[in-house]
Amino acid sequence: MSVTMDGTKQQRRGNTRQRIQDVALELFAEQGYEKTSLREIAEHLDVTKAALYYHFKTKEEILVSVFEDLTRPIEDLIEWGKGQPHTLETKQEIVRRYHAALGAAEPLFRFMQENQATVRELKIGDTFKDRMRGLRNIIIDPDAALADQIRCISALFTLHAGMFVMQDIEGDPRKKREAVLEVAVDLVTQAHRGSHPA
Amino acid sequence: MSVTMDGTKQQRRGNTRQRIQDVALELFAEQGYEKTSLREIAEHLDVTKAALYYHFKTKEEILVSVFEDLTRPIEDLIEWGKGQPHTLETKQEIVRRYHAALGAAEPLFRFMQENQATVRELKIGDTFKDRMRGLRNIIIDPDAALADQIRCISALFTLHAGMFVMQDIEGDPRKKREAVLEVAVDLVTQAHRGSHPA
Amino acid sequence: MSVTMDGTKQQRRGNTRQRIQDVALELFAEQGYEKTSLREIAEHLDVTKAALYYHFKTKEEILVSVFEDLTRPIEDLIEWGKGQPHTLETKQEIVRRYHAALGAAEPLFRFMQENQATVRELKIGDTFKDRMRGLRNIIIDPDAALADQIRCISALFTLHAGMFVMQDIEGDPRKKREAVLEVAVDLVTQAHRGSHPA
Amino acid sequence: MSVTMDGTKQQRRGNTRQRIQDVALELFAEQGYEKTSLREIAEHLDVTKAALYYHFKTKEEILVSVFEDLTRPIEDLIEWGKGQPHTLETKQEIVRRYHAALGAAEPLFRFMQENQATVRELKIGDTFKDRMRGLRNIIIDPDAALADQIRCISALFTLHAGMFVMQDIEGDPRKKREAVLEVAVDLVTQAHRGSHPA
DNA sequence: TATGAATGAGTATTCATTCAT
DNA sequence: TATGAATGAATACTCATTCAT
Repeated sequence: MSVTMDGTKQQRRGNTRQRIQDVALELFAEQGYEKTSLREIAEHLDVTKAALYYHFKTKEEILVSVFEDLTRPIEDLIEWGKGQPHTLETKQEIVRRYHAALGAAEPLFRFMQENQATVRELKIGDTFKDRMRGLRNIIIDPDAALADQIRCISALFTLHAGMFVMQDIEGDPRKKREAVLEVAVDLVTQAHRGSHPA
Repeated sequence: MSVTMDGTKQQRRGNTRQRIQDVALELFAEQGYEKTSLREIAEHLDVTKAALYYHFKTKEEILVSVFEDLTRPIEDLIEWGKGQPHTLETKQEIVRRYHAALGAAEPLFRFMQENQATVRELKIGDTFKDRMRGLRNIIIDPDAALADQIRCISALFTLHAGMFVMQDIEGDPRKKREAVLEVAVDLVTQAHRGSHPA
Repeated sequence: MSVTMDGTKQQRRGNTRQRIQDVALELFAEQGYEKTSLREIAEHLDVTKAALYYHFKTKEEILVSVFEDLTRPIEDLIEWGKGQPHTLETKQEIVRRYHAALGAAEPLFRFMQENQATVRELKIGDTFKDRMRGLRNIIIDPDAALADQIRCISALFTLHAGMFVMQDIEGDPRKKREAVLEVAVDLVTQAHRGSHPA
Repeated sequence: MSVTMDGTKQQRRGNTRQRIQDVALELFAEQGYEKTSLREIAEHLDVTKAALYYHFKTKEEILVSVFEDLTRPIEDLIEWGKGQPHTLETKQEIVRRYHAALGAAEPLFRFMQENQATVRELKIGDTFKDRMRGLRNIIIDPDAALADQIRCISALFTLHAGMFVMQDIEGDPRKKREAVLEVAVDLVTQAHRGSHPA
């Protein structure tokens, strides 16, 4: 069925694991985690369900592996941020780098955003929550006014949601991305200024 | 099992439909739509699954009915907004009223937020999208700078997320709610000022 | 819903039982016995399922009552036939009268024909089988050649099937009915002549 | 439970699909399609319901597969008949061959006969209707008298019904089968002679 | 003469997972 | 590196029937 004369099957050798991850993420993001069955993933890849189990122990582990692979840059970013002084520049830089990192893992974050209820019950739920907390601790001043704290959270949410919610708005995608970043930086800046009056 | 001497069963009569809605929303919000089975809902109410089907034709219809009952105020709000001039005052008022309306239907909106992938495939998905579009059309100026448009969307998101994400932040709930509103109003105001310079 | 100013509801009083039978037969004949639910029957009549149970003890009893009402003429016919001499004239007359009787209860016999597997397990199954045996005993000569016996059964089948299978054949319905009768009479006549050579 | 020392389970390997078809047809013919549940089929085979779904996508597909496997000879017969001249000899030969083909698929045709209401709503309903129309077109002369057209249909019906209805008649089964064929051939012959007078 | 509310037993179907080969 | 065959547990949904009112 999937065997072709030119060795298509050969090309596939050795990267099945990667292909499973790709297809799984695509389907998870498109339909949600629960509504995507292993049968569906297998069919898309033209392999049997059992083949998936050769590469991953469970359905959840497929998601975990995708998550870990795609969010390593963000983990690094947070690690870096923890070592920096809590200056406005640091905060702005964090927002900028986070924005860049999100761009590279868009489908995963779209998935995380749209399947929060599910994710919460999965292993990656805690991991993700921890990371978000880490991010917040860097850009939020615990002594700041409530409104300023919320501005920071809003900035994070804007970055997350920016990627897909803004689809409805017309305009050049690149410009939209820039605008999203601008608003997020602005929010963090306002928050910082609010608690560090010149 | 559920029969008590004092007539607990009697009290239940006539409000089973309402009780189903209540329990369903509670469980949907807590565990997600797919992970909540009708068996579970029935057990919580101490009735059989078939009883649910006496009151609702499908699982989805339970959700639809809850959605309709709880979002009527918001529908009204949007209708009201459509008739108002697009002034700053209107926009601010919309945000204030929307904030209030959300408070009254918190679990439902938490559910909507956390089950977007699921909701998208359900009937209420379209309805909800339409409403959000309606809201946006009122507070967003189509000629405004991209960043200002995004500020408005951010305001809406802040209101939505505000309710549950802020749980991690310490502080008096009422004050937090006020702060969330303040930030949202602020965002809309900035957006308006950006495109309507005095 | 079904209440009209002119008293439609009033008119219905007292003949609900009959109306249930009518609708039930119609649906049974159209969709089969198992695929027709009491809910469906009730909805067609704009009453509740429970109302059906006021008039009939079970689903099967609805069918039984229809069967008994509609096949009484056939019962009488068989009773009459049993008392007649087994002459050719008697046999031809039986075929003619049976043909007429079938015409008056077409939907029921269509139902019986198309739901034999179901009917066999129902009370009316035995009754019906007995009647058919009775009919056969009148027109079949037990000493006749096998082929002649089969001709008689074929005659009966032709009468039964004639009513609906012939739909595919073009022609005036009345003429088709006559032709069906002609073939049946012919078969019985041939059978009789085979075993009673002049 | 079904594991025996002598490897009964081993023998079953590889032919489960066939065994499902066999048991399904047996039960469908015995009890009807709707009254036969997949649970029942599975129990007869000592496998789980899910095993059935490994081999067939739906309940209906089980029936379809049985139908296709068992009626292929009839399809071929009709194809053959279409290429023949519409002579008396052809018609008689068709009847003879059809009679033989029916004998080989008796339970299926018993099922089709006794579950017409159900079959009508299934995919095989249309297929079957088409085939019967094909058969009719070969043996029926469209210009013939109505009675002669009906004789042909009666012949077909006699062949169908012959197999099981004749059970009530005593006599050697083989002789009965021959007699059925004789009557059918006779009917077709009479019909042909009626419209092609020597 | 009906209805509102409910039940218990059932149905077809789907899913993640397992394991011998 | 995979597959073929199967399982156990679950799911949404339907049905005939009951009974107090």
